[in-house]
Amino acid sequence: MLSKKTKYGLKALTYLAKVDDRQPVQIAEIAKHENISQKFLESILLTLRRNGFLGSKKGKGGGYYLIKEPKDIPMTTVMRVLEGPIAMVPCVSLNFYEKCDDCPNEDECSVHKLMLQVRDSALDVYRNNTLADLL
Amino acid sequence: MLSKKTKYGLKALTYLAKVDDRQPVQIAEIAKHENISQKFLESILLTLRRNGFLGSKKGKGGGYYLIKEPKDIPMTTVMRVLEGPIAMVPCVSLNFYEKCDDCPNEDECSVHKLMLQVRDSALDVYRNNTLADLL
DNA sequence: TGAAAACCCTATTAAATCGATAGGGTAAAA
DNA sequence: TTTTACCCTATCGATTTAATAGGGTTTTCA
Repeated sequence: MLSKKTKYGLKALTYLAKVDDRQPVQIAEIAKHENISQKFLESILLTLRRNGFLGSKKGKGGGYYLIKEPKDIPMTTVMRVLEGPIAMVPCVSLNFYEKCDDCPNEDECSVHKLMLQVRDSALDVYRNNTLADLL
Repeated sequence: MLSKKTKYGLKALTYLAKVDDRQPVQIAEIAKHENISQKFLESILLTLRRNGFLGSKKGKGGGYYLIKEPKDIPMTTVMRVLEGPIAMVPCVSLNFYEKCDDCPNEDECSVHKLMLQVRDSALDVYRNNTLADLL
């Protein structure tokens, strides 16, 4: 399942991508428009800012804004920051690899074999979609 | 993340597919060989039996056995029975569809758009793999 | 300059899920 | 008729998730 965190994060990015001139948008505005708990969204936007997707401006007239062009934001990076590993099992993860403690031999593991394909196909989708493609 | 239930279920199916003549195999044997908690595996095998993948034989010399040819067991059905929906969000699920309560318009939803592609690519993998392909 | 606006941060919590365990009941085969 | 092995229910601890609470700090503008 996709977490609400990722879902809300994607919606917020989409919303910001549609704003003219990258004007700062208040959290409250995004939360209201996308039906998201404001406090929860706050923490998500913070994560996105810390990871280089968003900039923020404090004080009156402040808010969050995109600091990259939507076409330069691939879904791979968004997903990894918000959702974590793209792979369904750590033993086939590129960025979060971990050996299974129960499995003695990855090369002969049927789960490994299948999940490797699933990872590749998902990766293919994420690599071929930038934020611009979702608008 | 792939649940251990699915992981163990797949491993058990693979194990049973390799057995000659579809001889019944005891739970304990599978559990030991695949490093799975026996009681947990028991419940998984029961699910697989109830869903038409396995047969069982009670009493001495009993156990579980495949009742179909591995090539006739597509991963789509295995995944749906063990893991549930293949889609990452209910609003793009074929077999477990549900409308998002926060999203007013699916056609304009960026998450929907992306997750539809992810679902299709995963589905593609599962449809092109039977149990026989994982041996 | 000071107060309001808006970001920033930590802690807590309710609910759900997961993986595992416990303990027995029941059917079938030797 | 006894053993074997499947069958079933209930429970539990740990973890994660989504949300809430509550306050802080910085910046802007009147």
